[in-house]
Amino acid sequence: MSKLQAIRGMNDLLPDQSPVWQYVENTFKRLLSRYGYLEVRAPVLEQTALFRRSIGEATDVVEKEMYTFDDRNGESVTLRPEFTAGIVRAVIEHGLAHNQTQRLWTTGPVFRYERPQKGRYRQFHQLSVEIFNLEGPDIDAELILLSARLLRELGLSDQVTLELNSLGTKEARAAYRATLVEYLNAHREVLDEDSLRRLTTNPLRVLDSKNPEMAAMLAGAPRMLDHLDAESEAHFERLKASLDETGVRYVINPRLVRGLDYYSRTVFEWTTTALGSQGTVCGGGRYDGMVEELGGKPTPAIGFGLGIERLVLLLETLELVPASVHEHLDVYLTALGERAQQRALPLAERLRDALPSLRLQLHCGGGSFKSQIKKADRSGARIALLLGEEECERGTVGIKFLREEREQENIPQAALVERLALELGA
RNA sequence: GUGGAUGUAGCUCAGUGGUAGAGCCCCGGAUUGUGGCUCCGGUGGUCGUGGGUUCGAUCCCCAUCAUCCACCCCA
Repeated sequence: MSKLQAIRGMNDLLPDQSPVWQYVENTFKRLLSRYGYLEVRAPVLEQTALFRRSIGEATDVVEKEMYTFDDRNGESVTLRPEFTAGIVRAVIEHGLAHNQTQRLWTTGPVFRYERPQKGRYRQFHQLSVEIFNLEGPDIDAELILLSARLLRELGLSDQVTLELNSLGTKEARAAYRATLVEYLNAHREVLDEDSLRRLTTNPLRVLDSKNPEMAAMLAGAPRMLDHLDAESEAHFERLKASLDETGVRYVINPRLVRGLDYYSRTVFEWTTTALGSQGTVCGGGRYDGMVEELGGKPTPAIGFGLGIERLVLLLETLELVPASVHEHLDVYLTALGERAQQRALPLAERLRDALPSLRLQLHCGGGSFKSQIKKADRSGARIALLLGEEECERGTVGIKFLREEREQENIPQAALVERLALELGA
């Protein structure tokens, strides 16, 4: 009988970590609001067919990484391996993109059955941003600028690089695909097993291979960027110009094809070298064909997914988490003796009524005065309020500054609200 | 799915074929109502799990599970 423990690759978020997550989540929520994006939430579980059709049968995600099982009614369901498909489904189902544009975001857990390692988990969390019914390069630029600002606000600008590519339209890609297959077929003897399989299923992915024995051959392969249709080319040029004008640096990576089949035209990734082999922090692109593919009207769309675990890992590795995120208390109220313990609870409530932003913890469980003050210190609070027999007698309360060289004072309880407001700048 | 490393106290780790130790944390005391530094004491362990070898296994062997890292892939 094995011990009860978390499922492999699925982690608990404990109190020492949650402040960092809140910091990250608050940062991006504030930012998205500033750009006028709205939140949507879709279920964790969807029909399996949704992901098979949108992500693509030949992708790694669909082939071997999905948490798929039969619901009680026999229908095949899948825990979302990414957000886009579910959001698209919701947008179609509720007609959100019917003659209107949408700028949306969502966040939560996603699931992929992979071997866990640093920065890679079976349950992980993403921020996903999705935009519908805007086809021009202006929105591509806005989306990338938004991601750039988010990384900048977290202090990561110097730690990440923006990689950019264009995959052209579906038609241009089909033509290029034929050219590429012809080239790859001519070099069959160099292809490894995986690439041979992809030659028929998804030849563009062959370009992504890191097999050094294929590097020379791939370097000579025809490039998608040289086979773009005129419109995609103009789109890409305009996007690059916008990024240049706004001072966002990028590198063109003609090999960037991304692992999900639905992308067209613009694709991009923010990568880092600080996280070992899991270098992608954020990735996205245009998926103009997906809405139609899933039964909606033709609707241009673009979006990105950002990995929160990797972002947090990066911030911690680089020591970029502001110390203030861990300060969760202003005041620790001690209570020594039976009478003080009885009075402390209503006092704490009165303070919380009067000072809504006050973060106050009441000491519970008794113990010596010494141990209570020790706990006040360990709690991280700036101020300890001391309530004992003497204070109860006189209607006062002791106010002790735990982080500064200041005399301890004893003030009337009636003056406490005003005093705390002053001290804490509330 | 493949390869390598590692599983001993809440945490970080020593250790030995004869049923276990340190530091940190936590609790108490030195200081009958005052934290941080110091000193003293204390709580806490099926030595991942199952099997095998042995008089005897935490140690040796096998299996299994988990964690970490890498391949692969991506967030």
